[in-house]
Amino acid sequence: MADIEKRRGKPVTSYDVAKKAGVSQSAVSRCYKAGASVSAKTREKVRIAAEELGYEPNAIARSLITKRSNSVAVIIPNLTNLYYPEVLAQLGQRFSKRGIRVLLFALETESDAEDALQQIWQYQVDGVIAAAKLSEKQIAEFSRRKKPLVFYNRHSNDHSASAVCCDQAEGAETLATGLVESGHNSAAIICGPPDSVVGQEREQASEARLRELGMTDIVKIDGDFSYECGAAAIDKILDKHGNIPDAIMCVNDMSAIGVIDSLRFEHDLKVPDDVSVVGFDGVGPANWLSFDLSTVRQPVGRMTEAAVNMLIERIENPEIANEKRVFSGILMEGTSARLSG
Amino acid sequence: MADIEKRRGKPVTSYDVAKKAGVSQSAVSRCYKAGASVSAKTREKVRIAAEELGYEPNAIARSLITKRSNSVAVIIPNLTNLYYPEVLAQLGQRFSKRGIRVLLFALETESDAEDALQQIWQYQVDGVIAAAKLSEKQIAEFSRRKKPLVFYNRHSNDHSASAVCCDQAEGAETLATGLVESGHNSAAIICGPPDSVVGQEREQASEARLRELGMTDIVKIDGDFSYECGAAAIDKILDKHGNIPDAIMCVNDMSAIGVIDSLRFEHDLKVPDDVSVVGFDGVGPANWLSFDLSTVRQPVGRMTEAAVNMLIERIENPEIANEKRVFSGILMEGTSARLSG
DNA sequence: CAAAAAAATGCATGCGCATGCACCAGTACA
DNA sequence: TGTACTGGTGCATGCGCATGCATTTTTTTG
Repeated sequence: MADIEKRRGKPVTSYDVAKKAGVSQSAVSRCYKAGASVSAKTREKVRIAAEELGYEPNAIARSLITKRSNSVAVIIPNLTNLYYPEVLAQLGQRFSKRGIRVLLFALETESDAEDALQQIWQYQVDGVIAAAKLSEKQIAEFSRRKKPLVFYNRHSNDHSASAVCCDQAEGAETLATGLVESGHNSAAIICGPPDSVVGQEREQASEARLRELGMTDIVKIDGDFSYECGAAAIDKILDKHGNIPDAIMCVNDMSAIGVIDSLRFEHDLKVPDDVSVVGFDGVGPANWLSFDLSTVRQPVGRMTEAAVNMLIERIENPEIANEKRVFSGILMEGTSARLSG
Repeated sequence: MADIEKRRGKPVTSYDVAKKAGVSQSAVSRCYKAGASVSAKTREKVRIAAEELGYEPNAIARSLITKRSNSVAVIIPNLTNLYYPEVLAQLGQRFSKRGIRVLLFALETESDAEDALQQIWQYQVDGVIAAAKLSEKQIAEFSRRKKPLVFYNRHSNDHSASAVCCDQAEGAETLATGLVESGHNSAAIICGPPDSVVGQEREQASEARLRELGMTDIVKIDGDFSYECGAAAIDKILDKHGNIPDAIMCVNDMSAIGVIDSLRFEHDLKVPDDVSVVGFDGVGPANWLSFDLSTVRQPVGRMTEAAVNMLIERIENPEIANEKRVFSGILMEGTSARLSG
C-alpha cells in the first residue's frame, strides 16, 4: 500500500509496475495499448499493481517513440473579441472528447504567429488549427514538415492548406441587400483591423453589393472589431461625412453593439427607427434584449466540428488532400435594422 | 541547400546537424542550451547547418531527460462566462512571454476535472493553474506527485495548495453596504451554480451583510452565472415574492446584465430609478453604455500576474511553501445602482 | 617558453516506453 | 500421439536528446 515510491514522490515507471506484478515491462506497456494481445490474468495483475503504485504512463516517453503527441495547437487571436472564446471553448471540448490535448496560443495581434509556430515545431504537435493569418512561407513550412494545418475562417491563396470558413461575402451581401431593399439610401461601413482578412472580406462584399444595388452614399470608417471602435465610429462619421447615414454595417457584432450604444446614449438616436445597424458573427450579446442585433450568425458548432474532423482525418492519414469547407451564415433578423422590406 | 532530408519531410535530428556541421551531437545539443560551453566557431557552424536543414530541437525528447516539459495546464470552467476568456487570454500571454506553453482544459461544468487531471498526469506538465473546484483527494494527488498547483479564485480547505483570489466577501459586502446605506430596503440575490464556491461566497457575504445592517426582506433566486438566468430571475422573483425589491444583487456581471435587460424590456422598469442592480467581476460588457454596471472589478491583471509568478517560482523551487494571495476588488460606481448616498 | 588552468569537445549512457522478433504454452485437428 | 496453429509473453532495441566524465585544445601565467 503506501509504498515507498509513493511517499518519495518519485515517478513510477512501467518497470516498477512490472516488477510488482511479476511480469515484463512489455506486458505492462501492452496493457495500456488498445487491441494489444494480453491475457485477462496479466491485465488484472497489472491493473492492481498500477493502482497500488499510482502509475500513469508517461505520455512524453510514449510520444518519443510513436511520433504522436496526441496534442494539437490552436492559434487564436484576440480573445477579447467575444467571437473567439466561443470557438475556443468548442474546439477544446471537441478535441478533449477525442482524447486530444489542446495547446493554446493566444495571439495579441493576428500577424505575430511566428513565435507560436516556433514553439509548435519544437513541441511536435500532431496538427494545428489556425484562426490567424499566416504568411505563405509559414504555410509552406507546414507542408514541408508534413504537419496538417486547418485554417479557421482564414485561407491560403494557393490551396496549400485545408480550411473551414463561414462565407463572409455571402453573409455581408445578404445584409447589404436587405438594407437596400428595405429602403436605406446611405450607409457607413465600420471596418476591421487592417491585418484581418475576415474583416476585409466582409467590408468589401458589403460595399460592393451596396454599390451594385445603386447606393452611392457610402462612408468607410476604420475599426478593430472592438466595442470601443464602434462607439467611437459615430463621431468619426460625423467628422468625415457631416451626417449620420440610414444604415451602419459593422464587420462584427462587437463593434455593432458599440455603434448602437453610441447612437442611443451619445447621440440620442433610435435604433432602428433613425438608423439601422447590422453586425456579423452572432455572438452571445447580440441576442441580448438591449441589442437584439440583426446579424449573420456563423454556425460555430458545425464549423468547429468540421475543423476538428478535418484535422484528425489528416493526422491519421497525412495523404488526404486539402479541402476547404465553406458554411453559409444564418441571417438573424433582429430588431436593430429594418430589413424586412 | 534543398536537402534531401528537407524534401522527404523526415524529421531532422541533432545527429543530422552534427554530421553536416562536422561536430559531435553533444556539441549541437549544447548550442541550444543557454550558458553551455561552446566556442563561437562551433556555434556558428551549427547555426548554419541547422538553418540549412531546418532543424528544431525536439522538445519531447528533451523533456524526457530533463523531466521538464516547459508547459503548464490551465483548467478553466465555462468559457461562456465572459469573465474567463479574459483570465485565459492573460494567463496565455504571460506564460507565453516566459516561454512556457499552455495546455488548455476547458471544462463543461466546474466539477468534472477528473478527466483533465488524468491527462495532466500523463502529460507531465510542470504545474497547473486551476480555476475549478477540485476534491481534497485530487488536491492531495498534487502534493503526492510534487506538482505545483495554484488555484485561481478557488482554494482548498486545508491550505494544501497555493492560491490567488479576489476577496469575494469583501467585494460583496462593499456592495451590500452601499445599497443599504443609500436607502434600499429589500433585495433579491441572484445566486450562482451550486457547485461554484465563488458564487456561494458572494451570495453568503451579500446576504450576511444585508441582514447585519438590518435588512430582512431578502429573496434568493437560483442562477448559473449566465445572462439567461438573470433575465429569467425577475419572473421568478415575482412568483416567489410577489413584488420586485429595491435592489438586486447578482453574483456576477453576466446575470446582472440579464436582470437589467429583463427589467427594462420585459417589465418596463427603470434602472436604477425603480430598481438598483449590482454585479461582480467587471467584465467588458459591464462598461458598455447600455449597462454601466455598478460592480466590483477583479484586478485580473494583477491576479494573473501573481498566479503565473507563484506557479513558476514553485516549478523552479518545489520546496517553497504554499501561499495564498488575496486581492481586493475595485468598486466601479456605475449607474445601474444608487450607491452614493 | 613551459607549466598550469580553463575552455571546448567527444564518448557513452540512459530517460520511459513501444514494438519486432523469437519463443513457449496451450488448443485444434488429423 | 503427433503436427500445425494461435494467443501470450519476454528480450532486446531505439526514439532524440542532455549530461557526467575523460580527453583534447586553447588560454593564461610565471
